[in-house]
Formats: sequence, C-alpha cells, structure tokens
Amino acid sequence: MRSYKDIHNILLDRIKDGEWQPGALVPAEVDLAREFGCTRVTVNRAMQALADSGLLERRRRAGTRVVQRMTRNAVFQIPIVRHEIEQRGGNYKYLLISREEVTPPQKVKAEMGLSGDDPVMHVLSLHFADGRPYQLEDRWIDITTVPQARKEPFETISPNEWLLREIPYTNAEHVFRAAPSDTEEEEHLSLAENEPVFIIERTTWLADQAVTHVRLVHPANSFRLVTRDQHGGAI
Amino acid sequence: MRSYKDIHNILLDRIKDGEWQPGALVPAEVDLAREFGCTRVTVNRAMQALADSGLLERRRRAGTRVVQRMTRNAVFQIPIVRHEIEQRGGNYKYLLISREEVTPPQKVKAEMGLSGDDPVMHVLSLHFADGRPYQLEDRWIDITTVPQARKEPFETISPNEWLLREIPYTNAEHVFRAAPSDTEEEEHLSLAENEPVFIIERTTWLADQAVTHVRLVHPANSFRLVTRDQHGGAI
DNA sequence: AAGTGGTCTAGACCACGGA
DNA sequence: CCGTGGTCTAGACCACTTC
Repeated sequence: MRSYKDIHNILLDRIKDGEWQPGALVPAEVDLAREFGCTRVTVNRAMQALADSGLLERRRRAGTRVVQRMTRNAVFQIPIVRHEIEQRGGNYKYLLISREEVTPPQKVKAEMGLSGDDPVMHVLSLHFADGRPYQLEDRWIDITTVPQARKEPFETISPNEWLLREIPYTNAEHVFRAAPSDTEEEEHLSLAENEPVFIIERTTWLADQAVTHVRLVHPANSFRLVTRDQHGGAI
Repeated sequence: MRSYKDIHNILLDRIKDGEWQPGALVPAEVDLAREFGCTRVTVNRAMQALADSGLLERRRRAGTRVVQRMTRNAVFQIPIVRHEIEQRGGNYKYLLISREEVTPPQKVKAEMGLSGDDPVMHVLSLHFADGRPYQLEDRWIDITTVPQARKEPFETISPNEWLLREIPYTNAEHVFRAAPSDTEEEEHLSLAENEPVFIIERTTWLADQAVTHVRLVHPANSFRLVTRDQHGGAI
C-alpha cells in the first residue's frame, strides 16, 4: 500500500534527482493517482506538503510545477534560556536586577503599539551559564493584557520562562543584529568597552495586542544561533 | 458550510481567547465534528494544521492538548542578496574578488563533510548597497556535486544568486553570530579595527551531499535580520 | 480493551483561471 | 469552456497507547 508519505518521498526524490527539473510541469494528480494506484486525495495530500514546504507551485488549471526560485525557509528555535544552558550540561543561574512599573520610552511604546502613558512592567534580569553572564534580558510586559504579571515577583523565575509557561501568543517579530556594547551592557555582562554583542529583539502579540517586548543581549564570543533546516525524510 | 479553514480559525480563536488554556485537553475529533456538523476528516485537517504550526499536540488515545510552549520558532528566508537590496529601493552592485580551485582548510572540509584533497571552488566576492559594502561572501562550492560551477566565471552574477537559481537543495544549516572583524574583513568592508560584524554561516546539502558552504559577513551597523512569525490568520 | 488520532477509498461538487 | 486543483462526505480499517 502506498501512503501519502511514500508518495511524498517518491516525488521528493524525483525533484532531488533532477528527474523533474526546476520550472517543469509535473503530471496532474489524476495521472499520479493512477500511477501509484491510489486515490487523488492521497496524491493531493503529498503534493500539498511539497507545496507548503516550497518545492512545488500549484495553480488550478495551470497544473503543478517545480519551483524555480528556491528561496526556502529556515526555522530557528528559540528556547527557554535555562533549558538551553542546562541541555548542554551548563550550570544555570538567574538574577533579578530590577522590576518596576513605569511609562516606557517612546521607542518601546512604538514597538508595542502603545499610545497612552499607562505604566508598563519593566524587568531587567541576568542569565548566567557556568557563573559567566550569558544573557541580559531587558523586558517590557503590558500589564493591561497580562495583569497576572503584577503578582509575579520574578525573583526566582525569569520573565522569559514565566511568559512562555503562562501566556499564549499568536504572533512574534524578531530582529537579530550585532552591535558594540553600551555601558549598561558592559557593566552587567562584564565586558570591556565596545565589545561586540549579539542582540535579539522580540515583540510578541496575542491577537493583535502586544504582550511583551524584550531585548536579549549576549556577549558575542559565547553565543551562536543555530538552525537545522531539514527537507528530506521528515514527513 | 464549514470548511476546514473555518474550523481552523474557530479553534485558533478558542486558544487565543484562553477558552482552551495551555496544557488543556481539547475535545476529540468526533465531538468537534458533531459540533460543527461535518466529517471527522475535516476536523482532522484543521487540527493537523494547528499541530503543524505548533499550537496543538496530538497523541493517539491520549487526545489533543494545547501546547505548553517551551520554544519559539522564527522563520528565516534565504534571500538573493540583490533582491533583498533592490526590494527596499537600494542600489545594488556586485564585485568578484577572487575565484580559484583549491583544497579547502580543514574547518571547511569538516563543515562540508569532505575527506580527500580534491579541489573545491573558492569564490570571494562583495555585495554593495548604495555604494557601501554590505556583505562579504566567502564561498566554497563542491565541484564534484556541482561541476557546472567550473564553467561559471562569477564575474557578473554572484555565487549566491547563481546557486539559488541553478542548484536545488534539500537541507541547510545556519549559524548566526556576532564577532569583532578580522583584518581581511576590515579591508574589504572598509571597517575600522575590531568593529563588530554580523556573520551568517550556511552549509547547504542536496540529498546528503554538501553543495556549498558560505560565510556571509555584514558590518553590524548596517545589518539586521528580521522575521515575522504568524500563527494566526494565515490559512 | 477501548478510545483516540492517522489514513485510505470512492465519489462528488466547486472554484479558479488558462486556452 | 473545461481541465486542474481544492475540498467535502461517508464509511472503513489501522496504529497507537493509555486505561
């Protein structure tokens, strides 16, 4: 019996092996269904998966083609910092630096789409790996959307971990960049002047309402972000 | 009539609105099918989509739960640098620095999984945006897998663009990091000493055979990598 | 053992959009 | 127009895995 996964892999091989060249029209679902001795629905499912992952392009009446421009997606996973460190056998420590409710600077208000002067929870904290500063977490939490945050002292659990555990979200935006450190970062991360840092800025929404905005600062020499983008056997 | 997209969105709303809390067990397919007046297959399709995007976790017999998210995903698209620059209205220029066939250093051989002393195509080139160096492309291409590369001078088209246009791939691995520049980078990118740079290292495979390994170096002050990750309205 | 998701079939109708 | 993909139904059997 041929499952849609089998068919997916067979079709994938044909693309890999160049049997179906980029830009080429591939047989219609009906024909493949006949070839594989299964229903059209089964073939459809396999081809949809290939289309979703960007290898095929499908249009009604026009048929299905192997995509020509192979701009494909790589997926990063950004884990809870504690897990990240513990997973590679490191010793994790968390330190709360400050926690207050204040009106955020204009830049943060813009990122979070806030207009009024309502106070926002601002939490500054540090994550250590093996005793060395690993990440400075500079976080803003909208207490209108997440009132529970007012009851959380963040003394033993980081905002990062608390939010991921407690608050669902629907959209996120990331900015990754490198920069020379500023004095605050140098102080907290024990850096020399103008050492390079790797910065992740993330804004997270729950149904069009900003939940939180965070700036994560890492010493460049101890941080790398890795993706492994598999296309093959997966399914 | 309720389509699987409708159902997908209804279920998504229930998660968004907190009607279904993270970790909670959600109704079985049969029950939802009855509720929406459709077949179980239709419900299954909607729920699979939600599971694929990481919002639901499904196990036979154990049922379906709202995921207690432990990681966040970010999606990054491998661009053609020229398009990236032109798309935001910039003026693009390409410059080939060198092109040779040599035995690569051990580090590159390891990344690409090469063992012998076979020569590999090494292409060094620069991408400019509005006259300023934007990206240094330090690329290795396996000419066993991609013999066509020997016929391409790379004088007017960059390896980046040529490869994306001509060579399909199945897997990719990325490393993102920040670092102080080295002297070669400072020379080509017109940087002062030890300025921070943003580095992307990518290895690309075609069916378990390494195609190319590249190191992309950007001046930190003119580069940011942005992702926008939707869980929502898409489908 | 039994409930849950995973998947297939056969047939059908619809929606889009190229010829 | 009419071929192609998009999707639904009804019913079925299977594959897990927890109870």
